[in-house]
Amino acid sequence: MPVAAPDATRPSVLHLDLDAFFAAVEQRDKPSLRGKPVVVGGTGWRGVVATASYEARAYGIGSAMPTMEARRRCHNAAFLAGRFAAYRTVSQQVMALAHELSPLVEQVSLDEAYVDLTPTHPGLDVAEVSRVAEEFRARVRAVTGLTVSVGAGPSKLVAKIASDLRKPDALVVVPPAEQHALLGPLPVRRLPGVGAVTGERLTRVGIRTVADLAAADEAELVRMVGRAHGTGLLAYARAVDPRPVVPERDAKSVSAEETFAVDLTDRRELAERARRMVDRVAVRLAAGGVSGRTVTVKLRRYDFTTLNRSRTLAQPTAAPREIAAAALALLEGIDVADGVRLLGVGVSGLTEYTQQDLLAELDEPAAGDADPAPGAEPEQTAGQQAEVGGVLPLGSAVPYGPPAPPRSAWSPGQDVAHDEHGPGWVQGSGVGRVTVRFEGPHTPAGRIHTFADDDPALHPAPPPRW
DNA sequence: TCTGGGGTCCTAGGACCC
DNA sequence: TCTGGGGTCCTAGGACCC
Repeated sequence: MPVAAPDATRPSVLHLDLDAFFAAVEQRDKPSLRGKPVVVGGTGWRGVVATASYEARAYGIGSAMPTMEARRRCHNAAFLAGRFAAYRTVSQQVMALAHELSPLVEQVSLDEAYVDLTPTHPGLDVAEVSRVAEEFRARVRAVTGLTVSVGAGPSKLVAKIASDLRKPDALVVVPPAEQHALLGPLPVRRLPGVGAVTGERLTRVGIRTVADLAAADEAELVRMVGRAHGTGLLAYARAVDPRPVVPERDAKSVSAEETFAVDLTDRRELAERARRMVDRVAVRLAAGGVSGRTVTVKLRRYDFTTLNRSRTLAQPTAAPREIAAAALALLEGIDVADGVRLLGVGVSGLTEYTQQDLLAELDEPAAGDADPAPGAEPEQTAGQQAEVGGVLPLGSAVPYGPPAPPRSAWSPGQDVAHDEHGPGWVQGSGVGRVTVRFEGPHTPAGRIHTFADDDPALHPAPPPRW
């Protein structure tokens, strides 16, 4: 696939951004939530908001906000753990539609992509890009039932800013001649790469708008934020962005991490958690046909300070045993006495599988066989994990009593089916009960029933078809 | 307000080599 | 042996993005 800077003399780059994506899918599939505040994210004590519906945003709820704060701001919002299989399906539909526009599609996340129209629409003008983009938006709505905002401009930078300008459900086309007028008055924080820290540094020296930044002294900027960042930001501020739209980039690392419901101090418990994360990472390495040379352990303490310890092996590996050996050795060298909030394991320095890796794999037990319920739920969400961690006292399985009860299988928002009542979704669960609302994407708002949470007539179900 | 999980890229220092 | 300069690899930390 050719990789070249976009044609900067035309609005040839599109940025597609599904509006309030996770929350929008929930409202689409759950009629009773339409027009209501919906918050998708971690539902446990330490969860954060992934996406808030526009109704929830009216209460000041936004991405990355602690869920507990969101609950304070709006008690009667629906708080859902997320259904990533459903989101992935919708995402694939949208990306397939994007590929009908041009082969140059760069997917950024489940809900965002860039498209360079140059190959299929050379010499396009504002009228043509508007027509193409509106047609695309209509198709997305017809196929998925969702709205997508689109920005078009001479570069990724301008397309991205344009897509955000009049969200939701909007198209903004920026001709090259107008890009400076558009960028100049915006606060610097709107530029990609200017986060909280850089934004604060710039504000302190009087740089508030993109126009301020464009007029800044390069040497001073580099001194403040580093070589690459400084020169890059200055170029952005001057609307210079030659980044090509790159269809597929190879992953550089694979990792798994978990924030615990309660800080852990017990080394055996931490080692056990690390082993499970290694298994998840190994499964994904194998699925991707890659192995890696560097194993990293990430650890966040009770006070949020974060450590990384890494070890580079002589040969790349995808074998859970080898990854675990390295990870546990690294973990050994870290003081955990004060309490560990988060633990993670990652593998980087990835290369394609070699013949040796395949042979070595034959000597390995299958990834995950140390786990009593391996891969039961590969798509388990942060919310589910936090919920489970909060329900079961850690280490409760060890000292006494009968085997731990089955973990609460139900997470808020989850798709279920009841033998008698049909398809629905979990509205809430706890104290041995689960409340289900029986409705689907094409029914009226449904009725609620409460069951014992081990009711044999109630089953997990796949996402409903749109 | 007390902060997820999965990533990417950059910087800086030290080891090591020529 | 009292001492240069450049390149590459590794480790650790941090900013940022969705």
